[in-house]
Amino acid sequence: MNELISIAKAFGDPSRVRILVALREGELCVCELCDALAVTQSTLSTHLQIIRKAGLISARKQGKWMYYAIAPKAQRLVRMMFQLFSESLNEDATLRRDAKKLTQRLSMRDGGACCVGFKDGKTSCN
Amino acid sequence: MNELISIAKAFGDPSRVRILVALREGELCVCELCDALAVTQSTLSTHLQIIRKAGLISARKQGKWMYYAIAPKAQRLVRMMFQLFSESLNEDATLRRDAKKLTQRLSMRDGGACCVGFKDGKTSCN
DNA sequence: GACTCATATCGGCATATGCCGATATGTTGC
DNA sequence: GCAACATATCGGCATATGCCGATATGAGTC
Repeated sequence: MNELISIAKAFGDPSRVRILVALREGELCVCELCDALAVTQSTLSTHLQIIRKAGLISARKQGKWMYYAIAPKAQRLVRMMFQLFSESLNEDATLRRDAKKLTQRLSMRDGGACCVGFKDGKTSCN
Repeated sequence: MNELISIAKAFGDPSRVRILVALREGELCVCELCDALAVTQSTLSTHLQIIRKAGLISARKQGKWMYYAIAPKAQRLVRMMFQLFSESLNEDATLRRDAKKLTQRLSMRDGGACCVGFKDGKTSCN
């Protein structure tokens, strides 16, 4: 039953749910998530490893950035879970705030890639 | 998102999954569960409260016994979850052992009720 | 190769969780 | 009311978990 338990644990923490919800928007790099959720980079990274080990997300390295996304195999499950709790999730203040911040952040992408287009070359995390 | 999280937490612990799996057999009283899962009565009771607060199980008092069952509203969800992980659950040694012990224990029921029919009036828990 | 940046991992701390034995609550039957 | 039983709750302990700042790793750039 370990599979069920590790996946349930992945969903059993607010920060991790926020991450998974954000990733529904599509592939995101760590600094974008960091920005959107206003969470420390180390905390975020730890959560990402937990969700990853549960098999819910996949990681892709491109240059110095890591892009995380809902794992293909987990798409159905994740979508199902969020649909089951859509009411509770849609009215959640934190999730709404996250979504807002995320769209802001995503609008700064350049050519669909993260962390470029800043005049001073700085991202808001780190 | 609290609803999702408390439900995910309910599924995120082996003892609690074992309880929920056992309850698929139908309504059970605490001493039957105690017996089937070989868990301390206090531990079991605590887990039951957690699952109950998550809304997954309902409690019914009959005489001095408490009967727990999958809550009507949660039936669909629970069934769905277990179906999604049926492979992983079917081959789980602990869950199999539990099932075996539970059928044994249930065969001692008298008139569909728990904790009766023992010559010495003793149950195996407590 | 030194520097910069993005991410992962480590160490330490505070809190949460799971387990147990002991005790409290509540019910039944005398 | 009291004794017996089923269940819930409490207190204490060991471990797990979440958070952070600091450091390590690894990629890109000059």
